[in-house]
Amino acid sequence: MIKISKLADYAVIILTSYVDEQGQLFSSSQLAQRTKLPEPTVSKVLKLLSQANLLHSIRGANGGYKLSAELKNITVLDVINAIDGTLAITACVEHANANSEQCSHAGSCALKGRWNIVNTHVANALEKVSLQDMVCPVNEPRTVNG
Amino acid sequence: MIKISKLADYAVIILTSYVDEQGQLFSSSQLAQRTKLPEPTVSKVLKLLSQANLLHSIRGANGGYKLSAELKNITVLDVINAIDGTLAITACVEHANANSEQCSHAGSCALKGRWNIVNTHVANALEKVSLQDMVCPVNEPRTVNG
DNA sequence: ATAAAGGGTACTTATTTAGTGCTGTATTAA
DNA sequence: TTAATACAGCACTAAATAAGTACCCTTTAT
Repeated sequence: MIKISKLADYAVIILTSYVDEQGQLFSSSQLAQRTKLPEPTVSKVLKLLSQANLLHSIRGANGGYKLSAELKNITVLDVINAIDGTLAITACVEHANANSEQCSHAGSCALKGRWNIVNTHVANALEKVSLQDMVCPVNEPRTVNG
Repeated sequence: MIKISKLADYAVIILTSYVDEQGQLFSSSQLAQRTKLPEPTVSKVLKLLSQANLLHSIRGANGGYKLSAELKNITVLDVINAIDGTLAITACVEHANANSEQCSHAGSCALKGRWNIVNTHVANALEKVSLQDMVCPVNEPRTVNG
């Protein structure tokens, strides 16, 4: 199956935990408590998120992390990119970006670069879902395809 | 990164190798030769594809596999489902299907079931791309978002 | 100065995926 | 009816990836 890493899942949980206090500052241990996730893992995720500028970090005593943007302006694609790096489907696509060397079946491979179509479709799909969408309460349902 | 398994990639290579001889019968060793992929692996992929009814298998001497449908009517989603099972994103979604037990953060998890939105979006995206789309020649370019 | 809190790196462990091999079953042809 | 061919299914091994952990460094408020 296609799957998103656990860390990306954690990232969404952590980011959406800000939902009622967007703009507020929380330390990694606070976030670990609030999300009930193990602290070292939370810490790792927070680092990745701040590197990707989804969170703004403040160092030193009384430091912590706060959202760089509102949840409605952060997409699932942003989170996945932050945690797992650029969205890439199959080795061919990865290599196509990294270097121009073709895969071992280059000659016979009619697919060269074709996965990029799929890649783009998936990225577009992920870009349509914001974190706010993922946290919206059950009494405010949301159409899946709209 | 989100990625599709190598086997799914192989499956696409194998299926698209029929492009100019759709409806024809090939044995697994023929397909291995044509695609230049290792035979045991091809064999494994073929079994999965015929279980999913994307290929029709004929047993016995002079047997082999032939396409159950035209390439334009087989989607990337079909292939991924055949090889990797149902598209599932994160453990929450998987468990949500298998049993009704909630994830360990159930109480605090505002995301319960929300990944399904993402799932559906991705599935829709993958359903829009047919194998014929993936094999079309470079001199017949194709818009990515159309 | 010291304590609190983030930053970075490297390592270990666990999980998943890929690859291989063996045995069974169906079909055809001699 | 027997031998050869080819798919079916299962189980095992090995390799790759991801997750989790630990350690030490840097920054900043008190």
